[in-house]
Amino acid sequence: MVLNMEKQKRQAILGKAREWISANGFSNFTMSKLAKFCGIAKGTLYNYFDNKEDLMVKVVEDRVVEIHREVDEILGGAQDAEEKLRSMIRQGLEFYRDNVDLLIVYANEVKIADCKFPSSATAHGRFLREHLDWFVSRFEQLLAGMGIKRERRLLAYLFHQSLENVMSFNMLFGRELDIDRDANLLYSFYFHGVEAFQ
Amino acid sequence: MVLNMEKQKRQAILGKAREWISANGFSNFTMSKLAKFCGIAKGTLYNYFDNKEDLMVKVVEDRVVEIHREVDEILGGAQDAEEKLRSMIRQGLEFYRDNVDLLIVYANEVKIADCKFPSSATAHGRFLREHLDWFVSRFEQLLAGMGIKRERRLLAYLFHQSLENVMSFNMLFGRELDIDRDANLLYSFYFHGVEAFQ
Amino acid sequence: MVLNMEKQKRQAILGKAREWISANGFSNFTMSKLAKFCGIAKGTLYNYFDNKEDLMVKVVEDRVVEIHREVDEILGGAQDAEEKLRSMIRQGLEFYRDNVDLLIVYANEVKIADCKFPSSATAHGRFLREHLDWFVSRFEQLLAGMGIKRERRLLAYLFHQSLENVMSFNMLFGRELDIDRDANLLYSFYFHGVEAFQ
Amino acid sequence: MVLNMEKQKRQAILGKAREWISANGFSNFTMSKLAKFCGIAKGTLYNYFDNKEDLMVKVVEDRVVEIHREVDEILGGAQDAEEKLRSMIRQGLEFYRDNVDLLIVYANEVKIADCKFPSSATAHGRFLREHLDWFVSRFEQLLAGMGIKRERRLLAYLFHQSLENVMSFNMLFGRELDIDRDANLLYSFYFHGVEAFQ
DNA sequence: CATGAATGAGTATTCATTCAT
DNA sequence: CATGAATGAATACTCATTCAT
Repeated sequence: MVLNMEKQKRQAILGKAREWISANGFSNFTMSKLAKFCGIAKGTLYNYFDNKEDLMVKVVEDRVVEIHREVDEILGGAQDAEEKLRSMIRQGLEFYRDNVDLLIVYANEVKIADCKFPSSATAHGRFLREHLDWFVSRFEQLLAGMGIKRERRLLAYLFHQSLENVMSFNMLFGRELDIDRDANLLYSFYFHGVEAFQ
Repeated sequence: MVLNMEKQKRQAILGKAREWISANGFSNFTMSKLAKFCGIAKGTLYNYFDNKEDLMVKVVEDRVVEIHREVDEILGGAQDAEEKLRSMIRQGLEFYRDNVDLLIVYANEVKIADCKFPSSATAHGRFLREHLDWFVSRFEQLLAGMGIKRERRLLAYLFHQSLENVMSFNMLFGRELDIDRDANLLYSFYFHGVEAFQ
Repeated sequence: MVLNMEKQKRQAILGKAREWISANGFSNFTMSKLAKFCGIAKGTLYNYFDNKEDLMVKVVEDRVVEIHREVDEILGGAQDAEEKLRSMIRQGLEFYRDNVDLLIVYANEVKIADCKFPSSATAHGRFLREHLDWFVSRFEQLLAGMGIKRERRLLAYLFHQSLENVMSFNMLFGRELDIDRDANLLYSFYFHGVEAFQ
Repeated sequence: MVLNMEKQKRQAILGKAREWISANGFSNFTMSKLAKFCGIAKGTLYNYFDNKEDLMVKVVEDRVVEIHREVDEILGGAQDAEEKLRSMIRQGLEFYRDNVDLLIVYANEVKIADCKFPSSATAHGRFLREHLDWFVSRFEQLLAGMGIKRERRLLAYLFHQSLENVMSFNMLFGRELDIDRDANLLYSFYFHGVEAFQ
């Protein structure tokens, strides 16, 4: 049970970290501030995490584990391909809505290091890379199921980015997220292109 | 000609800065490292730029000025709307090709500050924001000319991001950029959606 | 007792700071030099003081708190006005004797900022200002009690400065401080003017 | 005449330096700012002055030469001793009025270095020291002429400081300088002490 | 003589990490 | 295991001074 306790404490710290980062952003995040926010000593953090980078990766890790589970659920379900696509859009938007601060900030911050360095040595980079590969390969199958013949990998990536782009559009241009409306919009755009908006 | 010399040196420093950032990313960029990389003293940098932020903005500024000019040229030309769309895709891809490292990295880094803090006080934030507003409003007109009735602003933003997404896809997945092929792909995707790939 | 240890260390640093400043002056005082002089790391200073200004204010703060207490004791006592004046002179000279280097230097340095910029935003300036106002208003009452009818504020200020002037005279002209003699001298000068020396 | 030209240029630079310092204070004074303010190159300053300290001493030097001349005129005149004292007070207040920013600031800044280090190695220190010695010894003679028997040196120094103290009182407490009134006040205070204000 | 670009040591401050308790 | 004081390398920026032109 000691291990279990340890795991619980780790999770508690991660929860606090998410809370802090969502409220204050990644850039100002320091180990001291986190320790104080958790009400524990700085040194204690290092009993649960190797270093800051390790902690920061784990901050998003289980969120992504969660999304992976949900994606698998959708893709493994009984819906037809288009229904699955619609479901994934909804699920993606809901996911971003629930983790919006954390994930947008994170996604961008990681990309700094990693777009530039696909073979990046940072833990961030490796982590994002794994997630992307996982997501893209799953989504390629869906596209195959929809009869898409060409460029499935690129299209899968563009799908992944589209979700984020809608979210960042809303933030940048002060538009409220409306899951129903935006899911429909995104479906139309992604499936039929802009000509659907004529 | 003294002024000219000064301008040349400023440009030389900016060139070195671009080189360094392309190779190492924005996040680790420091004035000391740049000075060493340029083979000059730290203080010298401050003879040419007010401060780090000033330098970093100028690193992208003239690149963006260039793209603005080219966009205006296309949009003000005699082509019909679809031709203009195609031209903008080509121009965008070419632009990214020529400045790929710098601009993808930059776009992402700025988004960290600015998605999270849309009213960011950083020069970076203000600069990207201006560019985005400029681009989106121009592109909205083009979409209007193409008979797009709804959500033109969102669609304009998605276009802007699509170019970047194609580039980052190529980088992340080790695919070579082929302007002809990718311009056609992007046109199909953007105009007709994924169903064009069936 | 941990808090006590912290307080002790803070006091130890302040003591070292006073020692350094007394030996080398305020103008050349830097955090690096102090750290080296204390035999600790630069960062450690910042565990005990918010910043340089904070430290520099605290360097004099408790000394001045001490003098305020003593002044209140004298003024609130049972002596008649002239006796109180004599006591304050003695107390002032003793105080300067015990803190001579630090306080003379400090008083002058602050005046630079504050004569020139009376509404100075520096913590130094605010601190000296408060002290001056406090002292002058207290001393005005004493002068009133002595039957002084005009220009009490100016005379109070001149008293405050006289103490410092005697000390700096001794330092500049290599004269030994003799509390009895100098207190009498100052009393005669302040109360009767130079004609008392005829 | 070359030497003359050189002297003129030196004087012109000193005038500009005084102008700048009076307006902006000593603390922010830099060689670059002065050069720009003079409309000449930084390096040129070093053709006329050995270094910054040299320049800063010369900034006050001829002002003090002037006051020395005036003091000699008064002391060498036909007035009786008390009249001479009155004249010196007026002359001192007028002098401070005309050079108030420069001299108060300077006097204080120098004292930082020099109260602390009577044997200071700085040019500032040496210069102030010389001036003080000069003034005090002259004024001692005046006091002797007034029949002052004891402590003439100290009293001379206190006189010197009194002038400055009245000026700084006016600045700190927002009181307007009134030469007639303040000269009388200072005479009363210095000659008869505070009891004259009963 | 005049220039002003270049220098580099120096400033205050931050923060991930360590380690003795 | 928990602590948190201590560390010191790193950061952006300044400025008196030099020297090649």
